Amino acid sequence: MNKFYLCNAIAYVNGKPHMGHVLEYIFADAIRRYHILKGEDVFYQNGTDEHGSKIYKTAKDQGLEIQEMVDKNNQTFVNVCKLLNVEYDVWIRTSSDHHKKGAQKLWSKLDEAGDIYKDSYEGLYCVGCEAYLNEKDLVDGKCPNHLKEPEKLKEENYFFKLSKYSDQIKDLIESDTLKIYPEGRRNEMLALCEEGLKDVSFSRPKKVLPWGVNVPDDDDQVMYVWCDALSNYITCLGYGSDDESNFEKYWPCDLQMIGKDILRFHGGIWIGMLLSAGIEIPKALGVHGFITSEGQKMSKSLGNVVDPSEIIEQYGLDALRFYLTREVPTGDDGDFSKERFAIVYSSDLANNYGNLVSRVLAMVNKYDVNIKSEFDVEGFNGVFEKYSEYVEGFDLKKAVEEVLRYLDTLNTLIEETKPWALMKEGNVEEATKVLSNLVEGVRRASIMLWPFIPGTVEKVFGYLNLESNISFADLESTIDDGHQVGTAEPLFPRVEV
RNA sequence: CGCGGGGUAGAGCAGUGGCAGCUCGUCAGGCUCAUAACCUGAAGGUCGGAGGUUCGAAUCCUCCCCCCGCAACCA
Repeated sequence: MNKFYLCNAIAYVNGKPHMGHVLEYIFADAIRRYHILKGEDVFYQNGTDEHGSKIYKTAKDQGLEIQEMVDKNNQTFVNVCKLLNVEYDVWIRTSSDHHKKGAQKLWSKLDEAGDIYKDSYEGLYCVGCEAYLNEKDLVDGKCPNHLKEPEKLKEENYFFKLSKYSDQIKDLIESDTLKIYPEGRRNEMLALCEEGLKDVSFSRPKKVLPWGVNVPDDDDQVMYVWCDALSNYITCLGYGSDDESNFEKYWPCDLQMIGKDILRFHGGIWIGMLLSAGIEIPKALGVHGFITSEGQKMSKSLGNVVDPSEIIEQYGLDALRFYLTREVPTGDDGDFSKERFAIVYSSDLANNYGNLVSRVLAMVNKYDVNIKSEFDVEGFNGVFEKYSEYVEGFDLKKAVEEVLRYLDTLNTLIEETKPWALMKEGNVEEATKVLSNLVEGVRRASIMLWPFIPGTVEKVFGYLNLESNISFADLESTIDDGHQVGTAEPLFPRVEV
């Protein structure tokens, strides 16, 4: 059995989950379910990134113990996954002991490879912020928050020799040993390698960053985000613990899902670290974009922040899952619009899919059709192949569209064959043939839709009186002769807007 | 001269050399199995602008205009 290890970026628990997290979770879950249908041994990681000066600061501002705040926020991410029907196999938290141990093991490997060195870092440090500021953030040379000129501060910390791996990473991407989807992002990463990846600062003095993973054998230094957070993809498999069996079984990762903002870290730093440590690199990176709301960046001040739970309450979970996978280009930015949502819901879900299920099952019941195990594959030819190609090429939107096109052909087929007319003419044989074909078509389309709208498809399988332990292997057979189907309730009822 | 993405029908998008396409919306017709759903047809575009290469350009080249990201220690 093939294994499939799927990762997504871990969420920074400085705030609450937003639509961007939801987007990634749903994409990941759809891909995860697709591979389950393929019959693979799927392992899906998820979790939270819980260190860093921002979290330290937020906790202090809120007057909370750091661990307390982190626990609280972590729970909101766990809850949102549950709400979304996103099922992960492991939930990694970077503040957990076993993660810290793994991160330290990885650090030691890099050190042993001679890729970690000490150097001084010079920056503009604002005492008020307790952090380094960027030159571009300054207003008249002063910190905009504290209206004070930051001090030029020099500190010793560790660096990672990423520059050493620049060419090697470029070769790996060019040869598709490391695939990057979509192509535009691949080009972007190649261009970065072309310019030359630079060494990265890898630690912070404890006095600057007190909340993090200790650097092995140096009591004064704490790991900066790279080794701490990126290592989660292997520590969640037990890397660095007493039991590395999952690491041996599932690594390397088959697909790592990330947002476009962190491409350079995953395509550059992370790969460099793995090369240095002598660990295999991921096979592919899938890069998605951002989601806007009504054409604008979601922000509290604009008041256009979309709360996923409200949408779910109004339209149902699968409608949200469907909207995000069908409407947002998988590798690009997309928009969340209430108007579009209503259109997609009624046109694709209610009218196309939902109504098709209703009319087919209604006729089968009404005309008391004795279903025949035969399927006219014409119309279905090539659909599954294209659908698969799209999912594997990290284009969920096109995959869904492929199924929608197939649903169209089924609706058209009904018009062309007019089963109700056939029954009136007493042509039971032909009507049976057509309706058996339609039931089988609905079954096949539903299988392909399961990764996207699992709850709905399971309902349809219930109406069809079929077991809901679905797999793509079921596409190779047809429904049994004489199979009895049940009746259907509307899958996507009209929603008053 | 920083890097990149984009400008195609009312809206949203596909389309990298060969009669300009899809979805939604609009209009007209058909059907009655179905969630007033479904099917067919029509209207609607000088493919951001200018120039060039070519028998032929949305697609290749040059220049210009407009929008949006990124510019590495915030993740």
